[in-house]
Order: sequence, then C-alpha cells, then structure tokens
Amino acid sequence: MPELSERQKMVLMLVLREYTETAQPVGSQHLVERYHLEMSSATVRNEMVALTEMEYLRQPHTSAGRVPSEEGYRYFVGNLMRQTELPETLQHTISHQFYQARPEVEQWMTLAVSVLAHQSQAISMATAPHAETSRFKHIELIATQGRQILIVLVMLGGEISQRILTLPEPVTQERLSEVAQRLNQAYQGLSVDEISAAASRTDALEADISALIIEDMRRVADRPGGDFYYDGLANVLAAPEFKETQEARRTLRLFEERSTLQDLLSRTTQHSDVGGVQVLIGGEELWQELRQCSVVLARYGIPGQVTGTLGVLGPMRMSYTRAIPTVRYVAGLLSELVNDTFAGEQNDAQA
Amino acid sequence: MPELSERQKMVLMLVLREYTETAQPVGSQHLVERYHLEMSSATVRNEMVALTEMEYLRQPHTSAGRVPSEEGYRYFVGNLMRQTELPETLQHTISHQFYQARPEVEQWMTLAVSVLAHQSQAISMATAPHAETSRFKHIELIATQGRQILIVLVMLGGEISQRILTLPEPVTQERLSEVAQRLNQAYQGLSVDEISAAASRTDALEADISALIIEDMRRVADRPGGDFYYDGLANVLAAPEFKETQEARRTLRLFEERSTLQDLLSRTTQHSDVGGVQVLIGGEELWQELRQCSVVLARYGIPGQVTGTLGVLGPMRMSYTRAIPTVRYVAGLLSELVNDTFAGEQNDAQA
DNA sequence: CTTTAGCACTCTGCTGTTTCGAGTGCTAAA
DNA sequence: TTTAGCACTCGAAACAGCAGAGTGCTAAAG
Repeated sequence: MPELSERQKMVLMLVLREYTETAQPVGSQHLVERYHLEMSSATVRNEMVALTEMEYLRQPHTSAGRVPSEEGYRYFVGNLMRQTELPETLQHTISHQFYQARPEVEQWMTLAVSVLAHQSQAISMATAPHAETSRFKHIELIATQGRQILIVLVMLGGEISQRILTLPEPVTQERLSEVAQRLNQAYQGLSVDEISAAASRTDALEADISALIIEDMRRVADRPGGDFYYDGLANVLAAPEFKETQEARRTLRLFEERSTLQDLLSRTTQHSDVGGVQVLIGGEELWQELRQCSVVLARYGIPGQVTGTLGVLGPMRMSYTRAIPTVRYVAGLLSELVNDTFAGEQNDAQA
Repeated sequence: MPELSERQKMVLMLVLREYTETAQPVGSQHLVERYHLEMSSATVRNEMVALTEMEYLRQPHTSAGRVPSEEGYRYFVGNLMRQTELPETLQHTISHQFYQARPEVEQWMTLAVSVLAHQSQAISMATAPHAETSRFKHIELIATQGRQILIVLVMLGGEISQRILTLPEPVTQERLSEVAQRLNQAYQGLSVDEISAAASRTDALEADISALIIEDMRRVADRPGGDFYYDGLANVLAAPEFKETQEARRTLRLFEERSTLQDLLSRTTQHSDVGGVQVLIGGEELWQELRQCSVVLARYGIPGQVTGTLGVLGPMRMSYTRAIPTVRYVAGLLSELVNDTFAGEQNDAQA
C-alpha cells in the first residue's frame, strides 16, 4: 500500500468530514473555500485523482465530486482519526444518569441503548451481561395451581430463566420446597455438564426438574449473548441514504429477525478484548444486508467471566469521531457496573 | 344520518375495496370495468356525488377519483362488513403453532405478535396478561455476594419482578431464607394496601424488603398492562402512505417511546368486553400521531382477573375484513391459554 | 519538479412547457 | 331515472433548455 503524503491525508480527512455532514459528493473548490486552504482547487484536484487511483475515494459519475469509499473510511478510522475521549461534561451527564438508574440489569441496558442512540443519532444495540460458562446458582419451585409449577432458575452472572412445568399429578408447596432445597445444595456452582452427570435418577420429580434445569442452562449458554436490547430505530429513517424505503426496510428487518445481528455480535466480539472498539465498515463483504452500513462495537464486562457487547449501527458516513468514544465510554461504564455486581462470583463458586 | 340506498352501499363498498388494494383514488369508469357493473359510469358518478355530500367519500382534487373518508371506513366497519370467521385451515395453522410453542407467557406473546404481523401485514402489538389487582404470591431472597441480594417477587397472575438490593451489611443466605419464609406466610395472597398495613416495623431487614415489595407491586399495578410486545415494524414501510419518511418516523417513534400506545391500550380497552374487537380509525380525533392510521384492538383473558390486550396498527386503508377476524381469533387463543394457566388462582388466593 | 491559472467538456438538477389521460360535472336525450 | 356526450380540470410524465458545479488537461509560472 503506497504511503500517503501529509497533504493527501488532509484532503482525505476533509472529504470525509464534509461528506459525513452533507451526504453530498464533495468537490475541490468547495473544500478550498470552506476550509480556507492555502492552495488552489487544481492542486486539491490533483490529490483527489491520486486518492481515487488508490481507491480511497470514488466518483459517482464523471464530473461529480468525490465520495469516500469503504477503504477510505477504513484508512480514516485506522490511521487518521485521533483517539479522543468523550468531552468531560458529556461523561458526567451520562454517568450521572447511570447512577440515578435503579440497580437492575434491565434498567442499565435500557439506559445504555437509549444514551447511545441519542448521542450517535444511529441505531444502538446491546446484549445483557452473560456468563461465559453458565453455572447453577439457585432454583426456586413455586406451586401455582393444580399440576402446574413455576420454576425460577438463577445462574451465576445473573441470568434468570423462568418457566412453567405441568406435572403428571399435583404436588404440595412443601414437597417442592424440599426438592428445591436439595437441588440447591447438590448443584451449587456446578456447570451444565457437571449437573448432567450428577442428576438424580431415582426421584422422578427431581429428575424432571433437573432435566429442565439442564435444558435451560444449555439454552442460555448457547445464546451468543444475554437478552438483546436496541433503540433509535427511528434515527435511521432520518438519513438520506435510507430515503429509498427498500433500504430502510432491510435494516429494520435486521432488528426484527435478529439472526444476522446475533451472528455479527458473536463473531466479531469473540476476538476482541474488553476495552477495544471494533469498527465494521460496509458489512466487510460478509454481511450483504449491511452493505450500506457501518457498525461500531465494543465488549464490556469481566473478560472470561461475565461479558456483553454493545454498539451502534448507522449509515457508513456516520461520525466515527463521535460514535467510537461514546461506545467506548458507555462500555466502560457498564464494565464498572458489572464489576460491582458480579465480581468474585466465579471464585466463590469454585471455592 | 340519511339512509344509504342499496346501490350506494355497493358503490361505497367497492370504492373501499379498490382503494385498500391500490391506494389510488378510485374513478367511476374504473369501477364499472373492474366489477362489470350493470350500469354506466355516469350513474356511479351520481352516486359518488351523493356519498361525497354525505362525507363518506372525499376527493383529493377536482377531477381525481374518490377516496374513502374516516367516516366512510367507520360506516363500512360498522354497517357493511360481514362478520366472518377466519378460514378454518388458517385457524388450524395458527393454533398448531401455539400448541407447539413452549408453555411460557413470553413465548406465547412473541408468537402472537408474530402471527398477527404476518397475517395482517401491519404492525402488531400486545401486552402480556396482567392481573387486575396484583396480589402477593411468593418472594425469594438470594444472597449474591457481599452486601447485595437478589429479590425475586412473584405475583398472582404470573408477573415476576426481580431486583437487586444493597444492604448496609452482609447477610447470610440462611437468614435470608428465614425472612423470606416469614414474609411468604405473612403476605400470602394480600394486595398492596394490605401489605402496606401489615408490614413489619420492627425488623429492619424485613421492613426494607417489604418496602421494596410494595414499591414493585405498585409499579406493576400502575402499568396499564403487562410487558409490551410488538412485531412487524418493517411492514409499515411497505405501504405507499409512508413513503414520506416523515410520516413513517412518527409511527416508528410511537413504538420507541410507547407512552401514546400505552395510553391507547389502556383507555380503549377498559370499556370493552373480552371477545369484542374495537376499531379505531384515524386516531378518532384523539391521537394526533395516529391521524393516518387505524388500530384494531381486542382484549383477552379472564375478565376482571387476568387480562391483556392485543391488536394491529396499520394504514387506514388496511384490510379490516382480514385484520378483525385475525385479531379476534388470536385473542381467543390467548384467552384459552390464560384460562388454562391462571384459572382459579384468584379464588385460591381469597380462600 | 510542483503548483496553478485557464479552458473546454460533462454531468446533474432545476424549471418551464407541452402533452396525455383519467376523471369530473353538467346537460339533454332516451 | 338512467345514460350518452361533451367540455373542462388537473396531475403525472415527457421533454427541452439552462445554470452550475465539477472534472481533466495543458501550458505557463514559481
């Protein structure tokens, strides 16, 4: 890859900046005027030709301005963009909101996606914190009525799963409490496989319930992440690239079907460390549905134990300078919260 | 209100039908040709003039075809539409899906909105079943780590609320279980107010937890319904009336902010019996945001005990003939499910 | 060797005009 | 009461013309 001269870098940056604002192809003269450049439009034009040959810029048609290419965005994010922190005042506003929220995972997540959507003017998404290996913590059995019982299963990492089981015959709450107590002692801190091995095969009721526990834990473990949250769908309709409703529909459907997004979140974040922010531009040739979009993702939590993912999805010309620090900062906040709530649990379990 | 002649009714119906299909103003000649009417276009035209004077039809501009007015739709739904059942084969397909689903409220609801969205090609929404007066059923206290404990509160009607409480000092699981047992006995089947009165004021820990119980039950009771589900957002972008993204955004925002919808659901359904289907056309002058839309709503569950609401929201020219039976049928299915799961609970509680 | 002024050329995006056709309302005859 | 006929209206589509933004190239200036 040929080196860019300082001036080429500058021109590329200015084209990027201008295009993210206007969504219009940007011309040489326009740049010179807008930024009071100390050179003529012809010079800029020459540099643009070079950048176009290097595939960092594209021309919608002869005699139109230049538009950044996917590669152009990648170069910008990778080499040109200064890594900035979110302005302090904004940090305070956001963290303040978090400390005011009720201390429940659901509240955090809702707040996180709401803040992200608002700050980035794009769609935000996040998965709830999720234990890497799910371990049994507590089970509760509640007689509802007749033959139906309610099972509440709590796992380390805070996942809760509840379901209703219909038994062959009615059972008293006392008997249920007994069973629950026994299971709680027997399975404390065990993983799915360990429970699988240890499951009682003598008592029919216990066996039934153990089977459900195993099934639920498997289900939780198989999910790429915890519950999925998102916000800001309406933002996407504001962008001119989605004026063609066709394109907008495709994006909306992403969030209704979700399989692509789950795929995206699990595939991209498993390689990345907590703290690092990943940027996917134009779907990276992998996700056709995201051809027009970019995604900024980060992982949060306690690496190897309880983690989650969050990020924003917007048009390719989104303001990375704004989105990246915001995502990073919110990921940091969530990491702190996860630390405060879950730290030490895994060790407790092992002990 | 003047009576409509049979022929006027027919013309009105045909205009409705044609307009729901094409979304284009309907002309007299077009109708005659399309439906092989035994009269001339001039006759149809005369009837159209009459219908326009009665405000059932509207003319976008001189020399365009006719478009149904809100009143026109209302007359159709109220007087002209035959009350039909959903085709049997479709009924089977749908009920089959429900019996295959896992027996959990969340699964039902997700399935319900998915079916509705798919069948009606509009946005579907529903609230989970919700007890009219929320009563305490069971509480579970779980020591997580350090000073934090997890509280799981189960109410009659199946609502579950969970939250984390940070105590001034660490407490053992044993002590927690003790407290939980005492509270479970003391509060069994009580309403918020009764708990408020009975709450222990001697034991600090019990008082703290009781306060939270009361707060959570109030919160559940205040909500107009259970959790909110929806599906089919992408459908709305397909309709030509939402090609102007402005209009589409407003509708999307309805589902992101939700306050209007909560209002809508609670206000309209409290007057209606289970089984009845309500149709709101053009927001009924009450909801500006819904000026362009119609909503078909039904209540399901056990009246006076555990109920919920579901419905679809679409462009005003949606196919009511299709939407109404579908909503009615799915509401019926959910009612059955609620009956199977919750019937008798309230009585148990009183006993 | 680099920069820039100058210029011819190429598109797009308006704008105004025209045309076409669907649809109406009215009138007079059946 | 119905319908044929007709003049009239209005929007949508097609078209031409023009302005403006932008390009690439060349040749002169630094």
